[in-house]
Amino acid sequence: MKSLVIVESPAKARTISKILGKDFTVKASVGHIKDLPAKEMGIDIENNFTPNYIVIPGKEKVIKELKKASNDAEEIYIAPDPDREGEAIAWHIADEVKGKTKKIYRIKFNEITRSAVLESMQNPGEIDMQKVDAQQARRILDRLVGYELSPLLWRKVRRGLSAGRVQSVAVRLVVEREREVEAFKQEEYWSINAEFEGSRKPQFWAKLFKFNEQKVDIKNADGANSVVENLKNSRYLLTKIERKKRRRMPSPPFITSTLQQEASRKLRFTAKKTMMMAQQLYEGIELGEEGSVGLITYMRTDSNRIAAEAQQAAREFIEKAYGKAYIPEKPPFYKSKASAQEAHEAIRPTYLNYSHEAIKHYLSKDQSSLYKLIWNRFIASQMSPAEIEQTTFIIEDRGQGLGVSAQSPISNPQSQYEFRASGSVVKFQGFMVLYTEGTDEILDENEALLPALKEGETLRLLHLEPKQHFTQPPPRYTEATLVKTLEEKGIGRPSTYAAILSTIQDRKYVHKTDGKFAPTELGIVVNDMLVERFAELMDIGFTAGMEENLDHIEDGKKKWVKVVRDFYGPFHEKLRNAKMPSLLKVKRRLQRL
DNA sequence: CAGTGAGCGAGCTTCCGCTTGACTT
Repeated sequence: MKSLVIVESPAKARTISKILGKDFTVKASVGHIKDLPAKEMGIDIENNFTPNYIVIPGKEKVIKELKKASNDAEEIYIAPDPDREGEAIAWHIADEVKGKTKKIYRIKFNEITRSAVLESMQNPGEIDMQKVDAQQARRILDRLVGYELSPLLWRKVRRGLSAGRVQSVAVRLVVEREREVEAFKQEEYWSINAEFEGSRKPQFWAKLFKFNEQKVDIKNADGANSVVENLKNSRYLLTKIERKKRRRMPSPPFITSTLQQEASRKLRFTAKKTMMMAQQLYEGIELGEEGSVGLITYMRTDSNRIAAEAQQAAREFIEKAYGKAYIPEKPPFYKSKASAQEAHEAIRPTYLNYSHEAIKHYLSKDQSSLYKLIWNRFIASQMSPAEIEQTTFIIEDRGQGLGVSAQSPISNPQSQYEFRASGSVVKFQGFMVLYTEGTDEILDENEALLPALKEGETLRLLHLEPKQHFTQPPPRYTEATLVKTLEEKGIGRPSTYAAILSTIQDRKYVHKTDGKFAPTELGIVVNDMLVERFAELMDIGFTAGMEENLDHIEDGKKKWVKVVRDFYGPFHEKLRNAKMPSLLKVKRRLQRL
């Protein structure tokens, strides 16, 4: 008789089946199998918030198969992902599958490698009810808040609208950024660049940095012109050369949020497209005679962890391809953020023998470019830091030179103006041979190649170039920056970032022009309505507070019913007493769209 | 008598998070 192992994902089931061999049947639950009913609240609020879980429509077949396989099995191992949601899935599966006598084991795979899977099988445990309860509190609170607020919007604004802990905070971010943009007052300022020549070529540009020990602050053309007049006939001295060695560290391997950001910046993919391409690479690509191969690890993750085997393989690859200098003595360790649930590894290529060059004919153009991005980022993350020498010239004026003879140019020590020029030379490329992270901001253009001069040299002024600038408003969110912000604030999970972007657009709360998000009139009206009455609910702090309480449930310090009651009570009270703006008023405002 | 319209009731919309196909455009 075989043993049964149940995991969440069918792709994972195939991999684990290969590892465990023919004594084991491996089945997948394909995510959650039970949930609250979609058509009603499904929570008995009066009766300790008792949830009414039902089989998710369409999942009957899966459950039937799991039951049948359980009856045929000698031992049952339930192995959903080792995180909060996974524990709840395990609990629901156990409830469906438990027989009279058979013992059910909970096992956790932290990574899907041969050694890790076999080791986990040797250490079976129990379902962690505290973790399950934390998930229940999360689920029930999200349902209560979402399903009580949304009908309010149907009545007051428009049918089909919705509000919730995650989407409404996302909309609020966009609305508030727009207000900052509107409130922004553009200010004029000027910069002055100068071209100098020393005892050796090349000539170089430097930027006016200080005036009388103060940072340069020129407001208008008149100011700029008068400074230029002063500078024109001065003598200049290279008073100091600063040399700094800097190490630049590679970025950690991808997690979902950073993959979506980089694919947006470098490949112009939407979050949705990125996830679709990644899913295809994960599930497997036909590679001619090799058959179907899963090319990357799981793409919905918030962990930077890398399997020891993969790390070792990367080091061997790097040494062979680039040489010993390119591997650091100790493999780097990248810390995950505190709230990460560490259910999966970081996103990396599964097999380093499939380079993107080697298999590019089997991939679509988009699959190929995403695979290359993941490949390079992972390999680079295991390489040595780059070494960069940064040189800064500090240049000071020595007055007008009137009455100072050419033989003693340094006789006037009174300096008013200080210029700076900086240039960097890459001494050792390290990981930068392969990969550098994209950026949302405009890079400093003031990086130049500097000549080999000596401290104390006099310099000849060749050109002066005053330039007009204007201060810029804070940038509107793009998909990349909004996902980044959501992730940093702990709003939403890897499996939902792309969906959140779709939801707030589908509801017409925000729209995208030129790849940038701005709120619609509807979005502003709904946001203000919600924020006015439920400020704390529409705030990042709400999720943070909830998260902290979920931790306490997992620690056994709090009961889940108490947590739900403490959050729900004040909210519901407020909802009951909320004097919402009259229907007429809201409608009139919306007519002006 | 037929046609019109006021008034009423029923049914619909919704959350977040986990996973893939099975559908349609």
